[in-house]
Amino acid sequence: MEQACNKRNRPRIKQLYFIVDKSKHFFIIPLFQSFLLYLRQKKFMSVTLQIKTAIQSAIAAIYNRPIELHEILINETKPEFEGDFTMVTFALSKQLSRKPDDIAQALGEYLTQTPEMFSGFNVIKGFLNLSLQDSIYLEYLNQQSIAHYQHEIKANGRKVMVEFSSPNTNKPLHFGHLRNIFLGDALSRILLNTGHEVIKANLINDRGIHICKSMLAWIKDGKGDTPESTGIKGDHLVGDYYVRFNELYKEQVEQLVQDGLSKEDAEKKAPLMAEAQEMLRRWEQGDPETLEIWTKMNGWVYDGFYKTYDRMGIRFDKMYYESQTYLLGKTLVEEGLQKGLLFRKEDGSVWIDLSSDGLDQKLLLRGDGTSVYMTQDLGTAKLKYDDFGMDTSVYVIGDEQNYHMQVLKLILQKLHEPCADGIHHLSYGMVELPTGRMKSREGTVVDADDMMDEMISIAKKNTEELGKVEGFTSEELSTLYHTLGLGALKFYLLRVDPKKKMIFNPQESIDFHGFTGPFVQYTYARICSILRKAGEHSSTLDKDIQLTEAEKTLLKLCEQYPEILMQSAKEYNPAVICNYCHLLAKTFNGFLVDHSILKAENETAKNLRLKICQMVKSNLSHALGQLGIAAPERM
RNA sequence: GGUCUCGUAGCUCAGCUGGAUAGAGCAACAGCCUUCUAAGCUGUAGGCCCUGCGUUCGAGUCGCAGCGGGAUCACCA
Repeated sequence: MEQACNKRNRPRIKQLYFIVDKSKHFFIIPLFQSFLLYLRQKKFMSVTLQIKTAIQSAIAAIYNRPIELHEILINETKPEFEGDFTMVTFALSKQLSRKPDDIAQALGEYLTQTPEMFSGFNVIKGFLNLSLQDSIYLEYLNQQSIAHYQHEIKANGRKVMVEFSSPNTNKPLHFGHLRNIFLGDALSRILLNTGHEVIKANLINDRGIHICKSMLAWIKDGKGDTPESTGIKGDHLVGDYYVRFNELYKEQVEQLVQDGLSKEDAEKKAPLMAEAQEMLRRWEQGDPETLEIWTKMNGWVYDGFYKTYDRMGIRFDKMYYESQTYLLGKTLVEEGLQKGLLFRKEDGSVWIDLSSDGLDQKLLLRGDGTSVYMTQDLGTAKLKYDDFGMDTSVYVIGDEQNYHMQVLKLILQKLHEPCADGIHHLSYGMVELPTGRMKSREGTVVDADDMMDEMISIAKKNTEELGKVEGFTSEELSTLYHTLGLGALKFYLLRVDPKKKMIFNPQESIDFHGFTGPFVQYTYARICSILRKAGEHSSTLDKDIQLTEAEKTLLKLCEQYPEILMQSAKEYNPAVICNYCHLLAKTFNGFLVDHSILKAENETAKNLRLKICQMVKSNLSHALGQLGIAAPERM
C-alpha cells in the first residue's frame, strides 16, 4: 500500500540511475552528465529540485543508499550565513548512521566537485550551506519566462467545478459576499493556470420565502415602482422591499402584542407572514400571476447582479437556479430508501442515520413529503456531476456551513453516488467588523456596490493628491481608478488565509501603502516606466556575469513563482500568491535603490538588469492576474 | 453540553511536510527626493508564539489537558 503510494509520487528523475551488478554488490551510479543534460531539457525543474536531485545522487554515491527526494530537506539560507540554500542533515543521521556534521561535510565536498552548479559550501552545526554558481541563475534568466511556463503547463486532464457567489435574490450583494466571490474567482484562475479544466458555477437561490417577502411588500407598497421609474439598481430596489416587508411585519407584530398576544404568538399570527407563506404555496403550484411578478422582480435583481459582477470582472460558465433544482433530491432519497440506506419514521419523514460516523440523524424529507435544504443540495450535486462529470467539485461556502457540507458529502458517499468523493468544501471564515459581525438588523452591513465606489473614489483622491494625473485622458483616469480601487479591495480580501476569519477594518482597507494591491501595482508601473525609457535592448546575456546579492535574490524569487502557483492551487489558497506578490515587489523596490538600471555601470549590467525587470514585470502581472487584479502600465 | 475551529509585536496577518537568533504591513519614532514614479526606501523600538505536560537531537509547528474567543448541533435556507 505504502509502496504503491510512493511509486505514484516518485519523481521521474529516478530513471537517471543505472543499477549495475558489480562484484556481488549493487551499486547505484549517478550519471552526472545525463543528469545535467536532463536538467537542460527539463525547462521548469526548480532550483531546489535540482539541488535535491544532486544531493540524492551524492548520497547514493557516497553512502550507497537510495534516498527519496522528499526525505531531503532544503531551505533558503538565512541571510546571516553564507550560501544560497541549506540542507538539514539531522534527519538523515540515523539512516546513514553518521554524525550530521560528517554527512554535511562529505556531501559538500562531493557536490562541489560539480563546479557547474555549486561554487562552495560551509558546514555549521549539521547544516550544509551551499553556494550556487551565478550561471545557474543566468541560465534561468536566459531561458525562462512566464510565456515558457504557460507553454509548459499542459492540461493535466483534471476537470474541476468551482461554485461561488451563490446569492439570494431578495437583496443586493454585501461585503461578506465579496470575500466569497473574489476567492472563487481567484481559485478558478489559479486552477486554470495550473492545468485544470475549470467550470465556474453560480447557484442562485431564486425561490423561497425570502423573495416572496419582497414580492409581497412590492405589491402592497410598491405603487408600480420599477428600476426604470425610480432609477434604483434592480437588486437594490428588490432589497428595499425586503426591508419594507420586515418593517410592515414588525408593525403588525407590535400591534398584536398591544392587543394582548405574546410576542411569540404575534410573530406566528401576523397576517403578513401568513400571506407570504400563501404566496410561496401559490408559487409552488405555478400560479401564473405569482410567477409573473416573481419573474419580473428576479429579472431586476439579475440585471443588478450582472452589473456588479461586470464591474468586478467576473463571469460564470454555468448558472444554476434553485427554482429548477429544489425538487431534484427526492428521487435520490427514494432510491436510498429502496436500498435500505435511509429509513422512514412513523410520521412519514425520511432520515439518514449517521451515528456510526459520530454524527446525528439527519432529516432528508419532511413528513408531508417536501424537501429540505439538504435534499436539494443532494440533487444539485448529482445534477452538476451529470452535467460535467468533473473530478473535483469545489464549494466556496462560509465556515458556518462546515457541518452541512460534511454531512452532504457523507450522505452522497453512503448513497454510492459517483459525485461524492470529488466534493471539496472551500470553507472560509466570516468577515467581521472591528465591532463584531455585520448585522443587517443593526444596519452594519456594508453594501458591495458602495464598497467598490468607495475604493474607486479613494484611488481617485490619492492619485490627485499625489499629482499623478498628468498625461492621462479622462477616460484613462477612470480606468486607472477602477483598476486601483478594485485591486486594493481584492487584495485586501484575498491576502488572508481563506479558512481564517478576518477583520475588515475600514481605516486599514483604504490604505494604499505596504501590503496592498496598489503597492504591487505601483511597483509594476515603475518597472513599465523603466522599460519604456530603455527602449530596445539586447536580449542575450553573457554567461560569465558576476551577479550582485540583490540581483541573485531577485532571480531566486522569480524562479520560485511556478512553485508558488502550484502551492496555491494545491492548498486552494490565493493568499499564498498575495504574499509572493508583496515580497517580490518589496524586494524589487529595495533593489532599485542601489541598482541604477538605465545608468548602470556598463552595458552588460544594464542589459542584465533590464532582463531582470522584464522577468519581475511578467511575474507580477501574472501573479496579480491570478487574483483577478489588473496591473496598470502607468499610475 | 457534544463536535469543529482559532489563540504569534499595540492592531491586521505570514511562518511550507517539525530545523539555525520567530517575520511582514499598519500605527510610533529618526532619516532619505539636483539620480529610472517618495503609492517608494533605510534605520530604531516593540515577543514567556494563551498556559502546562509530553514526543524529539530539535516544538510557534506534532500529541494530551486546561483557559479564552468563534462556528455548529432546525421538519430555516
